[in-house]
Amino acid sequence: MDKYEQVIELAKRRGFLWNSFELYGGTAGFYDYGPLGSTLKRRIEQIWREAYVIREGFMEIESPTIGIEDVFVASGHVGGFSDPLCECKDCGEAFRADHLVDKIVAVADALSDKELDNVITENNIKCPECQGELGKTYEFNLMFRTNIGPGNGRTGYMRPETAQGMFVNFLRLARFYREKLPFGATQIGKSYRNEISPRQGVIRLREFTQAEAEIFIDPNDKKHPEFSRFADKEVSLYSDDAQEREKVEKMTLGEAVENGTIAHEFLAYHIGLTDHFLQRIGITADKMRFRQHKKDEMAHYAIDCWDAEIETDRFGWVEVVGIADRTDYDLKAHAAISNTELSIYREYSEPRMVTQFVVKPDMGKLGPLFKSKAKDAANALKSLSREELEQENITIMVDGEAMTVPRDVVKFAEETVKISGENIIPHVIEPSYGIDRIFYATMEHAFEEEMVSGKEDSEEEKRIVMKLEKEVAPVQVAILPLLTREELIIPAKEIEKQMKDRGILVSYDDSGTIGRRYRRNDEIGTPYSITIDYDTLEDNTVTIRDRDSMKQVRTPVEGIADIVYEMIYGNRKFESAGQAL
RNA sequence: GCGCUGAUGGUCUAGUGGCUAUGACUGGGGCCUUCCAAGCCCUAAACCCGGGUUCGAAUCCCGGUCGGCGCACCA
Repeated sequence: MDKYEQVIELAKRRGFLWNSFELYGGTAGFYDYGPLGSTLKRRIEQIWREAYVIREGFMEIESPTIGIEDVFVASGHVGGFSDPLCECKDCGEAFRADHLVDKIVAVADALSDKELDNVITENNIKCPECQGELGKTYEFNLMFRTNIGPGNGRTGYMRPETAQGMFVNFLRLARFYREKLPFGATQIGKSYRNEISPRQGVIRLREFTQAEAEIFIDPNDKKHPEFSRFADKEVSLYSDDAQEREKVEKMTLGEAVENGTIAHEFLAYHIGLTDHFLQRIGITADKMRFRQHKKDEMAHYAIDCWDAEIETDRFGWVEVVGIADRTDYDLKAHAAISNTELSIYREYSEPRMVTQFVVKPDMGKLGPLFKSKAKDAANALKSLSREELEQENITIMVDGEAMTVPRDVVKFAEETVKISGENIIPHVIEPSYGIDRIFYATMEHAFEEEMVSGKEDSEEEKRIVMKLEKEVAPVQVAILPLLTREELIIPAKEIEKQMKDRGILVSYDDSGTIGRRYRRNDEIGTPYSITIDYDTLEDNTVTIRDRDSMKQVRTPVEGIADIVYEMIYGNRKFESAGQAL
């Protein structure tokens, strides 16, 4: 059994991850999060919220998981994401049908599937691999398509990323943030891609959870006001160049910006934030790196893109976060399709006086002369130069006809005007997290097997322990009466209530021996176990056991929920929680 | 989607054309038990689905589903 198998086996058995629809045989690409899995996932998402929503101030929004066609036409998902595929009937190899004929037809990518089939048949094109016969061309689009409303309702698609929900709300968001760059919005939610053959458990799903931030920044100022927070942070960078040499480089983010490895401060800041986040939820620092997209793999609209990658036992380096500078591509695309200007007015630090040549047609005179064509005439006049306007009789083209107008229908002058700002289209910095992959990596990195000696004279035995960060552990404390006896159960239940009142997720367990219960909790990563014994009845103290060290301290019951809370969320060390045993 | 390969209680697993389908762990109930998977008793729980061959299929054949690996795909 490799580590992946061990982790998945435990995840299934203990209620972290289940194959969806198992009752009916299951379907590839879908997973259920069980009771502990949902809780762990939510805790990871909550820390993400803390980092992005609370700390960065990028408020969370929620948009539909179904989108209308226009949105994905603009985003490029309808056209660009639908490739004509064609398979060999003999060897089964799949090819891009348009690529097969692009030497024969100039506009191969503009042909319909039928036309492609015709070209293939007419030119007797065979499988490039085995010379076998080719099947019919079909469109393969990775979006799930659906209908909105009954009958021939509007076409809709399950969103392939949450990002578009933020882009289409750009103007509303800009207003919400009082038109000041930079601002950002975030969204945590499900996205859908109809993968051809999903594999690798939760690494490639058809329905998955993304946490994305779209940060709108000034295209002329990609510095970050708080860059000092991460400037000295050392990260593992696998840049385009470094990939050529196959050598990951460690450097501080400050250096990386300085020497041009990372395009600019804003991107570097977010690489720092991602590094910080992943380690906080328990990803091992030396199993992490940032890999830069190579020039040829980068999406055409991005100018720099870094993936956070995590090393896993079976799958090697897995991409879990993409941090891209998407420039103004998305806003421009939506502006074009929606016919709406998606820009923001930016005031200059001080107004600029600009001298310009201004033409003012006299509409009172042009009206009677040109009637309904007066507006065209005015526009024609505006496009003339000073020299042309200074002629005694001015010649203009109106509706394809040359006309002559007297000089007094138009006034013109050099004017100095005050310009206090301009409309700019912000650039977008996008950190995009794949939560399910991060979830798996968190479990794998927390998973440990160790040999421990149990009772005296007994042999060493294997202990499986999930060393989850205390903050993400689904069950936070276990309440264990040492023996299944009424007099111990009563105070145990009271402590359980104290914990619940403090908002701590507690698991009460009185079945089986104490050792068995400790191990059960080790396996699900419960950081602390509280045991109630006969001394409790004497002096109202209990023991707290630390998951990782298996050490115990003795602590008064009074106020114990606060102590546990401080150990999980605060800085309190286990050793300070009571008297060491 | 193609090729190879596999599928037996919750988990891991034995097994074979023919008895009531093996075992361990786990779970539940109980006895016992004063801190790390102890012991004893009881108990629950499985042959992936559909067809075919056969007197008889969990076993053989075909198809499907799911998993793994390789190829392709991963905007």
